[in-house]
Amino acid sequence: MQSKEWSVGQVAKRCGVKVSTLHFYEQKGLIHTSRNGGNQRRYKPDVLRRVAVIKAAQKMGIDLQSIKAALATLPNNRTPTTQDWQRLSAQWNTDLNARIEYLTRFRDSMAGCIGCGCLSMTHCPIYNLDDKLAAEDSGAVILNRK
Amino acid sequence: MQSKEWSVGQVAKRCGVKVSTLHFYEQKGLIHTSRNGGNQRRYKPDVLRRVAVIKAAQKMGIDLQSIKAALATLPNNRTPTTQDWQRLSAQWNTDLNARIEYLTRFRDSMAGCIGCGCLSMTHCPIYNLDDKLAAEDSGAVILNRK
DNA sequence: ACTTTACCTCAAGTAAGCTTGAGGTAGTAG
DNA sequence: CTACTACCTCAAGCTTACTTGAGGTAAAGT
Repeated sequence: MQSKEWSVGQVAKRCGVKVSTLHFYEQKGLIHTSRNGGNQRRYKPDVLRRVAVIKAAQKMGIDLQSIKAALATLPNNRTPTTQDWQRLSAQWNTDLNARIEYLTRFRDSMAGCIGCGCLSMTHCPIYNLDDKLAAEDSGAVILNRK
Repeated sequence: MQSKEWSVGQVAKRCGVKVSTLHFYEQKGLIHTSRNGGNQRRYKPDVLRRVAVIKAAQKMGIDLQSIKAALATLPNNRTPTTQDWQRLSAQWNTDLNARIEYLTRFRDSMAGCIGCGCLSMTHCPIYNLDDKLAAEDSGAVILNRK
């Protein structure tokens, strides 16, 4: 295990993703890499955390574009610090809370709604949850709701 | 507004979906319909609720295949009763609780994880949330986690 | 009757998030 | 030096959940 640079295969193995996924993320601008003399990718160690964060965010239900946008707030002139990463996770924490609240309200409305005669697009609380939330919260733009 | 049968356009309008979506759901076996003399679709009123339920379930993050499976538990020889629908929503309520719990745990782990040095695939709580949940809950198979 | 609107089918297109394959080069173990 | 494995690029393919378009028929309005 060298401490300086990683090949794409090594990164893939460490991150639990396929090589093709790393190619794909690179093409989409989510990760970056340099090349060695033979045109092979050589990664700096912080790519491991980047990929881990991408995967974590995906589990939250955030799409790649939004993840890319969030990652773009990291400094590009230096290796991100622990604080940089924590700022990111704090942002997502807000989104996650919103998502949890959304699902919670959904659950609380559902029992009454699905079984009842309420099918009105304009009155049913389930149909109108999105609007309610949109009217209520101001930040948390990154989270796209299902 | 007639009380017996609906054309595809009327259903689409009432449900807030496109005609093509209804065609699509029919093709996928999520809804059913009969035809009139001119081969045009004529829907029974309960299709409105079906579509509403499909949309509601999708908002929860359930995919069409699972929704189809759940809808398949409804009686096909008679119009579903309120109780039939409530059984369905109770099922999903379980799933929804699991999903909420998942995201809650995720949120609680995240702050510590993303910022920390923890990148281990075998130790990081975020990486292993799925397994934990799989080991813990027994039912709730319909929900597919992100 | 005539025109417009709604509907029909089937094929193809779209977006996200990857994976697979072809054809060829680089790095490494013996 | 020779295998063999890893890597490279680019194009095409896959899944989900639909949408769009072409070419044609049915129903509804006047």
